[in-house]
Amino acid sequence: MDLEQSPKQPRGATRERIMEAATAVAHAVGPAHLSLDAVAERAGVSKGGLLYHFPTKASLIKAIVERHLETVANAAGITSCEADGDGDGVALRMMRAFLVTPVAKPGGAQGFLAAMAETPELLEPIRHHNERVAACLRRAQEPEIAMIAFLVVEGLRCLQLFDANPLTEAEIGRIFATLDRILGCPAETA
Amino acid sequence: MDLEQSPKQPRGATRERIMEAATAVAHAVGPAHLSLDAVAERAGVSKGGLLYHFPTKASLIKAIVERHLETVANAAGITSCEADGDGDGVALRMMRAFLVTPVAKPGGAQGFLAAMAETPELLEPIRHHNERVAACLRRAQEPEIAMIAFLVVEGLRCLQLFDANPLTEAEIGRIFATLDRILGCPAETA
DNA sequence: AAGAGTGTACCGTCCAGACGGTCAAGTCAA
DNA sequence: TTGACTTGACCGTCTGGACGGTACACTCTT
Repeated sequence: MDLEQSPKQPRGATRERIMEAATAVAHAVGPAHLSLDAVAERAGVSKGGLLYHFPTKASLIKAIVERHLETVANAAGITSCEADGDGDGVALRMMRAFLVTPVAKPGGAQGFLAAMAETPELLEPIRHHNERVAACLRRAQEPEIAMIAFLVVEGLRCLQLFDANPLTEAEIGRIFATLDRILGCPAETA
Repeated sequence: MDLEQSPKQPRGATRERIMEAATAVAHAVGPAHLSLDAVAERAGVSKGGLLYHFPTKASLIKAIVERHLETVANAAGITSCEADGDGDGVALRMMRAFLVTPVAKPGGAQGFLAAMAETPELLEPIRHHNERVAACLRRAQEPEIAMIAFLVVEGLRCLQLFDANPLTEAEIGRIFATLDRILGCPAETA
């Protein structure tokens, strides 16, 4: 009965597995049908084990949302923007981040949907996050352009969330390149 | 054939009321908890009455999605684009449409979320719709720019869907004006 | 070193309530 | 009378989560 080397999993591994399982299940059966039993089975723990780590369904979803948001915020460097007010930079970083983070891969953010479907209040942190981003963007040299970049990223994220993105990777690349150029040279304003 | 003074509701009014009630409930309690009982109560019909018009929950949601999509497609004039290939026009019309249609008002599209939460397959028509839009955009003079406009609209729609739009109406107006200008004068390309 | 005690991680059964959907029985305008 | 429309009681299933275990790794005594 020697389970590999360490008798226990590395610390926190089970939690992680459960969260991953939850997003996978949500993606498979639709967030509305996300059941703890299914998650537990997929994660390879019992229901009791799951509930040990996440005492309620809401707490599980909340954890997923928070982790996700953290990833995105880090990638975009929001905090650094708040320090030095580099609005254009945020827009650029968000674009880069989009191309890199797992958020971009289909089904990579189904936890969000589960959250939204389950308890709309869980979206509060997202609202907060967006407010922070917006505040940064307003400080950009040309706020409208920076906001456009932001919205493009959001649009893509959203389409991917719905598995309904009709654009190819190459197209997305060209779009970002175009935005890059526009952001790079504020240029020919009125 | 004056349908409106029939002692009963005008034809189809109940269906309409049910669909509206469904989106309202979805918005209130979260799409995952959209129950037929709640919808029926809100619509002022009995459960049986509801099931008469929509034999299954899925059919109700499907109807909502379809109606919604129709509205959007009409407003953007997709079909006309497919006829004359006016990609830039679609992008412009989508922007205008966004400002006008009820889709833009918060909670106005919660049916979508319910759909996605309930049965991901119901999103198929959306995928299809987006493919058509993309095809139009590719025929634009400057596809990248048109796609940017498209993505901006999608981004806004998405943010509104999540009640997480940090931008003011004035800002959105300026953003659209900027896009308008860029779309209007394909101009200074490399 | 043996035993008692404590904390962490996890298991699996059980149950009340919610939900989707059925159906037999109306209602009422045409 | 017919048939579109509506009712509300009812049923079977699913689900969240409470709960009472188990197993193991630790101290801390004695």
